[in-house]
Amino acid sequence: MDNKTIAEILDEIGTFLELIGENPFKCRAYHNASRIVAGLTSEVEELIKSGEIKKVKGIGEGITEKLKELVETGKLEYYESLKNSLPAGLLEMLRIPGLGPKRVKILYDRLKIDTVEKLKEAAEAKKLENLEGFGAKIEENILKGIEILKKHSDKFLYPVAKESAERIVEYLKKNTDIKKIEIAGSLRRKKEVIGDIDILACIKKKKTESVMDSFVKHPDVLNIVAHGDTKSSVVLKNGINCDLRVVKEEEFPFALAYFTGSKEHNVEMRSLAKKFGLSLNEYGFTEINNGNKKNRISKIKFLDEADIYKALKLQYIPPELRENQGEIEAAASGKLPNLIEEEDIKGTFHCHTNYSDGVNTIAEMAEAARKLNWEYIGIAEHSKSAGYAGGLDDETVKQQIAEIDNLNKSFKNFRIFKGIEVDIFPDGKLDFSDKILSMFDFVICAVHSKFNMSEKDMTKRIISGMKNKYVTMLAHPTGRLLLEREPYPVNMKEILKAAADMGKIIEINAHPLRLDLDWRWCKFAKELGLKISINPDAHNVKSLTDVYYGVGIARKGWLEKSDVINTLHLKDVINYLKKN
DNA sequence: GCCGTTTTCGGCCCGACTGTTTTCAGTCG
Repeated sequence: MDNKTIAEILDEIGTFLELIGENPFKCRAYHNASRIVAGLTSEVEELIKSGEIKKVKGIGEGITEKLKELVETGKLEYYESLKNSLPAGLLEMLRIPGLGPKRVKILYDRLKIDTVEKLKEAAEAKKLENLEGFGAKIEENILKGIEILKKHSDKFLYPVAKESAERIVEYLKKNTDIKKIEIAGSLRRKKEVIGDIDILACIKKKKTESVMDSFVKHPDVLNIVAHGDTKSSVVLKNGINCDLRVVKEEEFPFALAYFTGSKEHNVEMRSLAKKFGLSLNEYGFTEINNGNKKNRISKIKFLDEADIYKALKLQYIPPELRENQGEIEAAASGKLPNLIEEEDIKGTFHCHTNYSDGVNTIAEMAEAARKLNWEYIGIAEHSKSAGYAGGLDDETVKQQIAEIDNLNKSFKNFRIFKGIEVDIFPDGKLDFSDKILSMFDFVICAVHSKFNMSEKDMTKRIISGMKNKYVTMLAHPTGRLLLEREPYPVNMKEILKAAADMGKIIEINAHPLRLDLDWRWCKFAKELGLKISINPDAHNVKSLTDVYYGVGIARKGWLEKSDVINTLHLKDVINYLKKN
């Protein structure tokens, strides 16, 4: 059983326990364990066999027993009996904003409501108003919530959220009462998908009314959820929740850190602060004496977030790293990576043109790359079996190669690299003969069909594909489409190890739907000494800049300039490709 | 259920907002 499934089961147990009113700390223990398992780079099964599981913080004796049962029998009695004792519809009801475990339990116990449909009927018939703790307003909000839930999924692609957030920030900046304003939350941490938008501001005067009013009146606002002095919350027309918080200027760095998260990073920061005798919240540090909170610390001026980290004897931790993946320990010992920057990118691979399913010509793509001050662009069309995507046959390949050779004659200090995105067939063979593959400057291999293989077979397929001596790199290693298609099952650890052994490059596909390799694997890849290529998988000139989404993911994965192949200057890339 | 350089028992991050209350519970992040 894979870690993802185990994590889902643990998370559900936590939720079930909430629904039956168990001790909240016990519930939290399961939710915590779920997150921990999801973040492991080794399989739970291996950790149990080796006894290493004992060393994992947050998983104690009780949960270890449950994990053992799960991996040994594939089932967990405790989970099954909880699941059987509660209707499945309760979980979906929990997704409605404003409905938590307590209210769902009341609805179930008192009115036998166990699906969203029944809830909708009951709310429309005004049957909820008389329940303890419920009223007309909550009833109305539940109906609104059901509407929104139906219309939109609760996660959004990074660029969608980013564009919405930036539009609101630009608009609020016109309000002259605002002194500082910044986007916080998972957007600032550059997560691959975004739940909601957090915006933080401080203002010049005391009254926040004018700022809060203009926020909730923004033309993108569909529904106002909360409208207070320091916090307002709205649902935008595209379904994204957006919060605006207003704090005092001296509180701004603390609030920015707090609302940037992640939650897990903040919890760690707070415990660390405690060791310094300080209590940390979104407004500042408070000294703790004998368990009692004393004065807010104001002796030191905290001008920005870096000052907060400094006070806890930490290096400044960039937002992308704040995922509680060891960044605090690294910052304490001065070992944070020097993260790759957007301007380190000197070119890219994996772009399509109108030879296959792209929009623009080779010349247009090259011109667009030059405008970005890049020194090279790699063209890599689909291979012949990818009929759906205009895959190239042997003859067209030769034609394209000739055209690129010709174009290259006209450049000084710029180069178009000849490449191909060759399909890896289910048996591990590639879609072109070695003779054709030998004609390219670089070869990308990738899976584009038959996704429903077993993990073992898919892993084998990909590794045998990479084994071909002409293959330079592996593209989108899991084939996932965020919010649309699950990744195909692969043993990523084995794939990365194999790639490292063979000296192959792994792609971070920077298309916002993919962002694959996932950032959670980058650190491990780096430890293996793997090189990463950040590729836009661009099908038109505009999407070349998707590369910068990939840089965000690389930063989340602790990558430095030297880990990424397309930070090399033209001359060095030519040498690298020749050598490999 | 987890954890421990004060603890093997007794804590577990904490504040804002809403709605239902008349001092607080539930939810959220």
